Amino acid sequence: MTRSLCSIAAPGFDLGLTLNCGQVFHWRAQGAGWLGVIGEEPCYLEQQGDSLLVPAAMAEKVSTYLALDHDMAAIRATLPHDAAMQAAAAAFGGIRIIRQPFWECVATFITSAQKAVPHITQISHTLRQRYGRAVTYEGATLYAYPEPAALAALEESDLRACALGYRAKTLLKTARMVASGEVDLAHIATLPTDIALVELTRLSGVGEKVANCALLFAYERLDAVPIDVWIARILRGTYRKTRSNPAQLKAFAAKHFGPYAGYAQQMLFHHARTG
DNA sequence: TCCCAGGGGTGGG
DNA sequence: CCCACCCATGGG
Repeated sequence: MTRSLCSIAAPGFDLGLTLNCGQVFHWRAQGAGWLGVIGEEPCYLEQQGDSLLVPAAMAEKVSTYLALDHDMAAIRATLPHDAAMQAAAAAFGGIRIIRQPFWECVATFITSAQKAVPHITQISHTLRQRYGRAVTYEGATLYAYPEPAALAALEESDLRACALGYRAKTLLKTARMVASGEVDLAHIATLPTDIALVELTRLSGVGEKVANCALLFAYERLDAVPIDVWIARILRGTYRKTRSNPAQLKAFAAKHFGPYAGYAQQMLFHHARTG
């Protein structure tokens, strides 16, 4: 079965950059485009200049997922005019902070602790393949991220067999907290950001950094700034915050980068990593 | 081919 | 504030 594709406008958008800048880890290159899953739906995406080729039936869903509605001119206008920020924004203005499903995002970043992109991607694919729902796209089999209940039913050894190491214990505990309703990820979306952060950090394996990743990449809090070693390096070096601890770095980032500090973070992060 | 250091973080001491 | 926790990865 061939799915009909349609073209949607995506001016200034960079699909490859958006899917590979360290916010989402399961999209695979396929021909001239990318194959992945949005929630439970398999999807092929291909950039053609300032347009995006997407499955016709999914145009709306794709636009929301990729945050094509973000007003980048307005966002860019709020970013500070220092040299580092402007260089990062010029090079990586095609990035969009996407809207990921809550659980998929929280769980994936729990498995990302102390890991580089290839390994996070590999863990994601293994979990999906073993415990996620299989869906097909033109003959290719893809897998949705496993439901909380699917992981909650496992033993720690099952997750260790997916190369999670010490993350097996925390992911399992968190899956059980979410599956049982002890923590309600959808409810967290209704909370103010500071309260949402406290609630997210109740989950096992979710500290300040992972919680901020979830707030930024799933909960649409574009002012959230995950302070990881890369951003810490940039703030301590480029921005001369040599002796600041993570809390001080977070405060500086909020003040200096403003309401879209999360965008600033992502562009600087990618700039540093691909430096 | 094999070995070993060290890592985009968290939580407990 | 410090260190243990696991293990795929990549450099030597």
